[in-house]
Amino acid sequence: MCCPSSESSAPFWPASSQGPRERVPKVATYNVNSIRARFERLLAWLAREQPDVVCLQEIKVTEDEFPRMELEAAGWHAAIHGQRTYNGVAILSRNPLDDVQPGLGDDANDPEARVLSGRLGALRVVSVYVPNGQVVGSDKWTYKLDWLRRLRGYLERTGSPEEPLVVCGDLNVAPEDRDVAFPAQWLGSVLTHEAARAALRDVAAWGLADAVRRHHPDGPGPFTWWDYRMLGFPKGDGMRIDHILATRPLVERCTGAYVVREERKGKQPSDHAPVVAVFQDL
DNA sequence: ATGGTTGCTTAGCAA
Repeated sequence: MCCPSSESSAPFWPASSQGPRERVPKVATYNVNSIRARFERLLAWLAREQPDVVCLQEIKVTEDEFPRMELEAAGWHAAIHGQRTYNGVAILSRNPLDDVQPGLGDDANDPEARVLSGRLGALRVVSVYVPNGQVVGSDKWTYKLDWLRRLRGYLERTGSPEEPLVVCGDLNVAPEDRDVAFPAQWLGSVLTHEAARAALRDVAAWGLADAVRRHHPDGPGPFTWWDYRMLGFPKGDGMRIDHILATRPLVERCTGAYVVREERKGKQPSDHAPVVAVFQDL
């Protein structure tokens, strides 16, 4: 009937995207670890999974190197915040994104491409690649903790916990020990350190809830990342560091959330698996 | 106890 874009009261998903049956909009996040290395696998997974919107991290290309044409041929719109060699985030969507904004928009003048947001109807989508931190105590570690503080500031400035909003991505933090297959081995690492956990909790305290944990209340897992090194996947040495966080009114309508562990198997997998959440009545 | 992998870029870094 009407345009999906302008009104905050508009449905999350435009009528034109709705099939004969009621749509159950699907949001996904996937650290592809180079979109060039993962392109064929990504296309095949998108065709099977049929999400409505997909947040990508570690695309490792600038916008001009991004395979936009090939994705458009497969029916995807793409918003890109690219970077050569490292980092880089994108959002793929069946319908075009509005209000696309790269970066945290603070005055830090940060050269690293780690966040991109856009809007689909009333839903705001934020694709995030939190710094890894490398080694506790290093400059990169300080940057990680500071970046998480800046992310909290970004949400305060640009969003509202009352609106339907998702923060999706590789947050490089396993929030609790049950998010780690072998917590003793990872004690005090950059992914499990209490300071990183506290910084992520402070981001969530703005008004975000963990969609996947809601649907997997016990753990351990489900895990989303297994290190290439030390043969983490065959050893079952996984961690849950990729997340879909939703504002409270939105997470109430999350009817399912899962990790696509199959995507970590087979030929040339990313070290991460995709994470998916479905929402009702959007 | 140790080492092990992958991607980008080309020997070193990042994860």
